[in-house]
Amino acid sequence: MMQESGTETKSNGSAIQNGASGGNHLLECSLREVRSNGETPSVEIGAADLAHLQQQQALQVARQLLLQQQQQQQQQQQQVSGLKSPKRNEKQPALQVPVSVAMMTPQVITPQQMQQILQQQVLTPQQLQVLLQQQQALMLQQQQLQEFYKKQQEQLQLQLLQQQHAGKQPKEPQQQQVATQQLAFQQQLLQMQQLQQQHLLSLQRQGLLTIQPGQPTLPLQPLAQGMIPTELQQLWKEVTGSHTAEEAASNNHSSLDLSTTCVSSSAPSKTSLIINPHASTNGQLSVHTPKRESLSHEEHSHSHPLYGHGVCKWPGCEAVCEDFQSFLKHLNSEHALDDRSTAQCRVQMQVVQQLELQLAKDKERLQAMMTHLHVKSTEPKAAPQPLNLVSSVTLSKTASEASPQSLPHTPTTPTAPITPVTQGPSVITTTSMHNVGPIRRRYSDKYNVPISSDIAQNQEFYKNAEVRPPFTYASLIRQAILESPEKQLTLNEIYNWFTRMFAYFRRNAATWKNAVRHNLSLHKCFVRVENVKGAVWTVDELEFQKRRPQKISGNPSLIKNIQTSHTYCTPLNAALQASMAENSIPLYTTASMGNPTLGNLATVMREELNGAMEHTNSNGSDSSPGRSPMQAMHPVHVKEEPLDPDENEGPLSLVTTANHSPDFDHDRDYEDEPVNEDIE
DNA sequence: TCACTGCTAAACAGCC
DNA sequence: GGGCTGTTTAGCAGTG
Repeated sequence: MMQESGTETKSNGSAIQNGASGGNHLLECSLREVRSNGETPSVEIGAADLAHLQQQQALQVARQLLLQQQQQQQQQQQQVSGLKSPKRNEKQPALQVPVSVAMMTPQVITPQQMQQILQQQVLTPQQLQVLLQQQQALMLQQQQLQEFYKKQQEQLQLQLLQQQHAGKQPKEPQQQQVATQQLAFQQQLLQMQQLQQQHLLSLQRQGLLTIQPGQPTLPLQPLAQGMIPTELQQLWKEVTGSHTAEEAASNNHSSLDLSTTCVSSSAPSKTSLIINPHASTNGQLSVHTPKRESLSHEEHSHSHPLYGHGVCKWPGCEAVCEDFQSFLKHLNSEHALDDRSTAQCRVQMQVVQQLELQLAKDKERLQAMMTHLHVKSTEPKAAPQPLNLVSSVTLSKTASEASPQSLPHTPTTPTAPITPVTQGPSVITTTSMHNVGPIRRRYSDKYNVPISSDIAQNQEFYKNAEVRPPFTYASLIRQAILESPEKQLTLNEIYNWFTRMFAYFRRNAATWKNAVRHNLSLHKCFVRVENVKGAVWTVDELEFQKRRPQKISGNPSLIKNIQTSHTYCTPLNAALQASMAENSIPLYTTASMGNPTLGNLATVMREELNGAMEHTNSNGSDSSPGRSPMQAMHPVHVKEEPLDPDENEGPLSLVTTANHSPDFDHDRDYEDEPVNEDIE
């Protein structure tokens, strides 16, 4: 068989030449070419002059072709050493399989499977070549059959039309003949299908092909038994449904539906050929009546998964369709059953599979996290952190609060969610985890989380739970100052704000007060102003903006990832990226873990992107939180007005500029440069 | 490995 | 003298 396939493939060149020079071919000639050359026939038959004899001849040729393949199949069976019982083929004609569905699932090796084969590296180049040749031959045969099927259907329709126009002539014999042809052709297609399945099965047996369980690209389950995946059938109906409906409407009688499995050849009345409501596969009707189709149009216009907001939602398409009818036309014209659509369908299947897998993994991960934290919260802390000088009891308490399953249950913390992941964009989530372990990073700086909004959201929680706020001392001090009416506070007022707002700071006063003082002195964004009442502290917003988070100083991969994710926002890409996020792509993992408001993934991503865009603006340009990443990416934007009033409120809010020095103001004592030193 | 950043601890000075 | 305020330094740890 391999040799035959090889010769067929090798002779393609001559076939192309013949096809190019042959001009118009009769169906018979084309099919003979198909048989001899394995080349897709260029069937160019005028619909008007199709003769019944030609159909018979064509059917015969196709039958011969399939018989030939059946012989190959038998040879292959011998090689596989009895994979199937030989009686199975005898039973196959009795099995009822919609031809349409059978044809939409070409049993060819997908690129993924081919990649698997390549990855296995168990094939010699010769084997690979033979395999490819076999595959090409199978694909060609499949295409030939599809072409032939289409032509045959057209011919049959035309014939019926002509017969009807010719008057009430006796149609019974002809219809019987047509039905017989239909049945024969259907059986041939079935054999073809099984041949290909066995081919793949043999490949699998030979170890040349690994098929993952549940892999939808290889429906090796016996299609011959009518177990067609519902999705595939639905897809096929979507692709072909309107077409058949239109034809049916135009002809005032339905076209011959070869997908009807109950071809009552014995008494093929007209209606039996047109509508067979009992012919169903997996309980789905396979025949579309015009009325039903029109109704389904109305229904689908609002719920068609491939149509929404006037746009075709086919992966990577997004073509604008004014109404549902135009969408259907577009669907039939642009996304008809061909290799491309089939491949896209398979890719989509892979994407869905991957997403499901990802979801399962994430669920498992979440469960493990919860379990781990819950267990850990009950464990005594081995080495208490210096900051968390609270007693072991407190540690245990706070840790248990940190657990999403057991967040503070004090009566005064109504906003604390128990299951933050599922409760949406509310309040505390993983921030409370910062109490556990030596967390030194504060996410306010890292992810530009608007501290005021976070505090406002989680105010009750912070007030009642001894959870360390996920912000730096500097951020908290600034917030305290900015919250004051006069945007200035004495040190004692700052202390009071800390203790008032955060239960955490009601303990360890010496430690954090020292830290507050240390930060006030250290950062030159805090300006000490002598007042009548004494010294008060204010915030130099510009300086504060300068001391923005760590600069990644141009992480090309991250930047590239971000830009790519924005440039190619096709659903497919998004889904793939989501799948790729499984492999700890920081866009999803770190952000989702670090953002205090975990429930809002969009916010997380925005913040993450904001942070990333800061890095794209080299030299530490303005990192105003809330700025759209696309804005940040825009090269024209050198200056940006901070969009987030939370982070830039008050009279000290300044227009920050690009090209800020990323220097952190540790060197307060080094210089007394003017405030706008960097603004050039 | 290195630089940067944030936190903690501590020492010190000045003032009330 | 004690407490508060403010400054400075050092060390550690996390992160890129």
